[in-house]
Amino acid sequence: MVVFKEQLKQKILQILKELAQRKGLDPEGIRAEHLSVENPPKPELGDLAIPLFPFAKVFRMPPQTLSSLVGEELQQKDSLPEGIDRFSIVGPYLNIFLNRSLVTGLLFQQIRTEGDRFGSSSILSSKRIMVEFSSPNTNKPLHLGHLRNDALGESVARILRFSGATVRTVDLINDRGIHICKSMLAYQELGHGRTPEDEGLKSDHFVGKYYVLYNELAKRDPEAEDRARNMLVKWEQGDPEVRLLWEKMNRWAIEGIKRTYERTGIHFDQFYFESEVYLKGKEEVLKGLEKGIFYQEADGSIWVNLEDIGLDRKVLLRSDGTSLYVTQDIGTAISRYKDWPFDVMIYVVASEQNYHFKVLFSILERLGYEWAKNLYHLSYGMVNLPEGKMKSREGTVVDADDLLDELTEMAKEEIRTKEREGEVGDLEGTAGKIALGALHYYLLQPSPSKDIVFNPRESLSFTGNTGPYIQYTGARICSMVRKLDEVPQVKERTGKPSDLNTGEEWELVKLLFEFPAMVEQSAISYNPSLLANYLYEVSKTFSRYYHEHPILFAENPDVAASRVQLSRCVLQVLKNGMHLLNIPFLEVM
RNA sequence: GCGCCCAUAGCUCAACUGGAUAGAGCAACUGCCUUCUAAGCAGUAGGUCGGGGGUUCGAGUCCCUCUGGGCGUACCA
Repeated sequence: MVVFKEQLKQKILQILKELAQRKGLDPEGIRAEHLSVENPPKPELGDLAIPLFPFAKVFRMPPQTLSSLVGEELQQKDSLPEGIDRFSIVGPYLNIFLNRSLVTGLLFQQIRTEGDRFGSSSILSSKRIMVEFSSPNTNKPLHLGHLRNDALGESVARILRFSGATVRTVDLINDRGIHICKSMLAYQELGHGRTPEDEGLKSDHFVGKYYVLYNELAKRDPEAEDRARNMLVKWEQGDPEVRLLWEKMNRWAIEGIKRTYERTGIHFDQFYFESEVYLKGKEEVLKGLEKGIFYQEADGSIWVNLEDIGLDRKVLLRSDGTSLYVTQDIGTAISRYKDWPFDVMIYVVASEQNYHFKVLFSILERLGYEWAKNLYHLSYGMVNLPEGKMKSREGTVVDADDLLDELTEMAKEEIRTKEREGEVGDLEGTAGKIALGALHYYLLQPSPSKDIVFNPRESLSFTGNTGPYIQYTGARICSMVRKLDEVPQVKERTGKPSDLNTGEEWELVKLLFEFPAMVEQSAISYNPSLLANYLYEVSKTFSRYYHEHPILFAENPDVAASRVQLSRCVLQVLKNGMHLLNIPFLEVM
């Protein structure tokens, strides 16, 4: 479809320039960027639309006169360019009707040859892109906020890879700091050496339990905070006992978190640990001080002044010489570039840190790193509850595993209600995939920048504009394809594009042909929501068609075979798109 | 105070990045399962795109301003 649009654009541009020349106007006044090829709002209007408003002024004539003029030129000597059947002039719009069988044939062929690669491209083939996401703390299990982060990061990585980029996904595990010591302290004082197995808890939940216990403890014992702080000091000094405890609890936390990743289909190429990199930025800051990029206050603290670019002054090293969050991020960015030189580095981090990343990127640029301008903060909105923000201390967080369990249970119930346990076979596995589909679609469908409100009652739905609806569309097509054996006269035929004559079929063909452009747009804007909404549109369009027209049992076996072929195209696009959104594909549900 | 983000149907979200009559889902009401899976399809109802200015052939989309909300603005991470 992109090809047609581009060809048409060139053709119209040429016509406009010739027209201008003939009228003694300067053809340079016709600018390519003013010319757009759009999709008309109603299919009856045409397949492609060219608004001619922008050129009315240059030609000093009403746009509708201009559009008829361009139309006449397009049709010179009774022959329209290849692929274009006819055109119509509706006011200022020049609407183009494409040759349906030609376009349909092209789609069939392209999907058949490309299969799982349909929609992929090489637009980013020269790029090495690092994507950092998730970044969990090791004092508690993952929650709904992480799930949005993970869904975005994983999906963006897949989309970029599909667009030809060499992608490396990395996870920076925050395994150090006062919050970690808090759960350690509670365990030391209240744990009695128990293990997750003793309590029958998933290991990260076990650790999280002690973080909650710490907060209860701190309420009745004001000195708990001091003891936690003391533990952090000991940790930094390398106290063997504290380190042992730290290692044990981190192992539990990380093992549990990794199990959740596995469950949600999240993959990382490399893990970084804050405990190993948190000292790295210090010497960079000292170097910057020497070069005069930073300055030192009387108390010894080191600062950067970013007021000239509308930001504030920022401390980079404390007066006692220890480093801060930014310091560490400066260090890790530099060492990552050394590890794996990238063209683009994407940080998937919530919007609350917008300012932090502005500061970080400016500092790196100031330090003279060329690649700093290729750092990108993929910021996304918060996940709130109807009653407000999630707060781990107040126990209002939605736990990731619990949420998935609940969704899985609901999906199982749904399968049982529909009495489809027999067909489905693996009840647990299928329900789990439906749960993931529902979750990932729910999290990826809104634009990343928007805050979302998670209302458990309303959000956990499998009907309407949801992941399972898309999965269901795919499963129904699969089921239909399986039934091909029952109609051998259809099975042995191959479809012909010219057999597809309904408006719904043509709508589908055009929509499916937009898929590669959708992927490309999602890739360059790092925005999976475009794809999510597109897949819904495809499912919706197919469901309507499927309901209106018999496919396997169409009156004519040739028509039936062609419809099957079209359905297979829909299936392929759904499959490819779902993979990019990390929504499991289901043959049966 | 200052900075960034957000505001579209009762609720949750779209709108091809400035184009034709602003679309879906949920919730409500009404039809459709002896017919390729009813997790579906069709219909009814629901809108001064937060208010006001401006830019232009044309604005939900860009600019200004006001209002309301979120997040920042730490020698926390």
